Amino acid sequence: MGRPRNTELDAALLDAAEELLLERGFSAITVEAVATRAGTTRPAFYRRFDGIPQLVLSLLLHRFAIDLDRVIDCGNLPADLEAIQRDQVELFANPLVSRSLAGFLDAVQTDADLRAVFVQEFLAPRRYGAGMIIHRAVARGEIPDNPNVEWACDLLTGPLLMRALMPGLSGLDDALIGQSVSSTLHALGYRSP
Amino acid sequence: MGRPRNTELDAALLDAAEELLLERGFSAITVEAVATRAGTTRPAFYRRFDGIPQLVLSLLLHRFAIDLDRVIDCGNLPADLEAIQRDQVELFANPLVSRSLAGFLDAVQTDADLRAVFVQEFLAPRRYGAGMIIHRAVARGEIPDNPNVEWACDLLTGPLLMRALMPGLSGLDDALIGQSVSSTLHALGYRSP
Amino acid sequence: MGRPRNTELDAALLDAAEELLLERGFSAITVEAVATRAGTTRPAFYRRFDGIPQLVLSLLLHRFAIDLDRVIDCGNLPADLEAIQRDQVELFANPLVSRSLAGFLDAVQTDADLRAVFVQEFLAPRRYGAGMIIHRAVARGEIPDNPNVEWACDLLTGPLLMRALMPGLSGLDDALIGQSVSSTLHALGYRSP
Amino acid sequence: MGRPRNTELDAALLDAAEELLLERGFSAITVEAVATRAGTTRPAFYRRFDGIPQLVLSLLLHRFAIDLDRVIDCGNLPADLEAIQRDQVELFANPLVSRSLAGFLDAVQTDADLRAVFVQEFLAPRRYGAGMIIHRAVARGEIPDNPNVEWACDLLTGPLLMRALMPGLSGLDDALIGQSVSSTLHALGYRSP
DNA sequence: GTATAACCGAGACGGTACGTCAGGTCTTGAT
DNA sequence: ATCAAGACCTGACGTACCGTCTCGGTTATAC
Repeated sequence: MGRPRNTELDAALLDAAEELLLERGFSAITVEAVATRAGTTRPAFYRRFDGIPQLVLSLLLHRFAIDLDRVIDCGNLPADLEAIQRDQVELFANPLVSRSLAGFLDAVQTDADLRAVFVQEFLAPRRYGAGMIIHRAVARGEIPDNPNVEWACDLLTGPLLMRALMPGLSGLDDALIGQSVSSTLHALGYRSP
Repeated sequence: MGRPRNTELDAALLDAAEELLLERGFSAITVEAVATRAGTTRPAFYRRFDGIPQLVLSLLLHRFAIDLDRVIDCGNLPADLEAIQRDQVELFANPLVSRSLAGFLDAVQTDADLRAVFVQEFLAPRRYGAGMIIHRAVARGEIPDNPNVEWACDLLTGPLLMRALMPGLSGLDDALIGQSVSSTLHALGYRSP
Repeated sequence: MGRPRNTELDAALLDAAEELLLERGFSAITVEAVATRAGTTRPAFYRRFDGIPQLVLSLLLHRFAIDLDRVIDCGNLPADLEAIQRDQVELFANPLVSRSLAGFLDAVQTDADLRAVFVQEFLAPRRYGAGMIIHRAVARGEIPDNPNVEWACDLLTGPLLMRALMPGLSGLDDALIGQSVSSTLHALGYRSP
Repeated sequence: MGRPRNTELDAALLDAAEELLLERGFSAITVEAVATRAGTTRPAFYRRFDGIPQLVLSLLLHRFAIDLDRVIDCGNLPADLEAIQRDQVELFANPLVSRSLAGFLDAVQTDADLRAVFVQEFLAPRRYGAGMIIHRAVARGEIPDNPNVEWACDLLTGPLLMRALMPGLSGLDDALIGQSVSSTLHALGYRSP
């Protein structure tokens, strides 16, 4: 019951957060600035979000929604992994992600509730997708039984994360796709047919 | 001229920062809290450091000083990489690092001066060490010419960074050493003798 | 033509206001608290009252209703004045009045509409009563012509008001009745028979 | 020790409070408005005052400082009382007082600390002065022993308080001086020589 | 042997932003 | 037309820290 939420405000706050994130980076965002740019006030912000980290998570979930129905399946492991990595490079190369990631992960380490939502809504679906692909490859006989899925994920994502966060490195380019897929295939025991 | 700095205060500030970092995490540290715990005042802090990120960098440089003279050289590439990774796992597993890394990297993205010092004093020496090892392996004929050093570093460090920052994963254990060394050797074209 | 007002809510709001007034004083009352304690909501409050001062005035008018028909008339001036003062001491000694008076008078200074209602509904009838008594005394020949009614009222009410509002004084006790009556009689030129 | 207070800010805050008090009345003053008009910010305000009531008390104490050395002594009771009442009429007629009094007294009822300071710094000296005058009159033989000082003060101040606070009355004029002095003299048992 | 310059603690400065409370209003679905 | 519920936007609250400055008072080196 009660007066319904003004959904335009939700969108305005997310948009404002996106702009400020791109302009100034995570640590420089303030609730005040987000609310002002969205044309509203702090109380309206706090009615919707618990704080900046939760707002950023919301933003990430909206901008990088995952479609669990439209799961990748190219028919063979190399093509599947390449598709995953193409998505991941795009994700980490997106300024929205690269500007917010470090600060957001810092918040995640401190706030257990935030961490739980992040894992469940953002990370788990992506890991589930990768796990599916690998298990399908096992089923097809492309790779041996008992694949180390977690290590495969580390190999796929770790290097991209590094390029996104560590200063003084080359950026994220498509060369990383082939390299990481190749390393991952080897780690999973894939032998080219 | 003038009264010399009280060097005990430098140490006291670093110790205070370390304690607070471990207790509350990067984003919760304040200059006020550090100065108070060190038994001094904010002006004394600002005489020594430009801000919290610079303090944390100082702390990391003190606690994880690198000895460029005592460079790793076990005589063969697998042993050298294993030595590097043993060090790296120890580094990322250290709570001081895992609690401060994300927040610190966020600050690094924003502050160009901080970034320059971090790259020069912390990252470059470590990358230099890895580069040396790989080039020695080329000279020994263990691996082909023109090794992709940056990609090798990505493979060595990326997965560890991921375990340190991303929530919901297994921690950093010694199993990662063998896995990452193996992947890196393969990526460098190493063939076991 | 519409659902009728729930008259129990009117009473519930007045009761809630009385309780809060006695517990916390005028300046600490909020519309929110009154509505909540009355078991209703702010909109219901605002349908009935323009604000806290109007609510308090309503409360005073209800609790200290004046019966213009049952006018004091003891037959002689001293007895009439004593009757008036007995009522007035009771009024000012009532915690409901002493807790709300200062804050309410402050609101009255600011809000002209409120002032008009307060004067007309609360003050005027009481002054009218006092005026009646004095003019009857003139008619009886107890005091000279052209009595200064306003000054008499000041003498009757001023000291009680002072005891009610100023801190650090003795409270309102019955000794004030005799003293104020005596002073007023003298001011009106009364000579004991 | 420490950086000394900027005394101009103290004065600016008091001036701002005075202006706003005269323009809008006690209940409409906010810390925000006072600080803004004084050209500073809320934290600077709270470094000096505990709140609006304390600020107003400070203002009253500054604007109506009492000089205990320059005590009234005209040599006879009627002249002394007249001098007191001349001061008091001036006090209550001052818009600063009449606009702030009701709201301030409301705050005084709620806040025990404020009340203590108000009584000690503002009321007590004035009452002490009145007491002195009356006791001197006893010593001179102008009035009987054991004068009821409190009742005399009620008679002197009560009517003025009433004119200042109650709406719909004549203002404070000099006629009140003679009337109140006359009533007080009578109450004290003074017989004209 | 005494300036002088940089430090020390303390605590103020002018500020930004915090997260909250309450204001008075409006909208909804139901009575 | 009223009800409760609960949203809306506004404005102010009192607080925490920010980064800086001004003190009165130590130290030491450099004159």
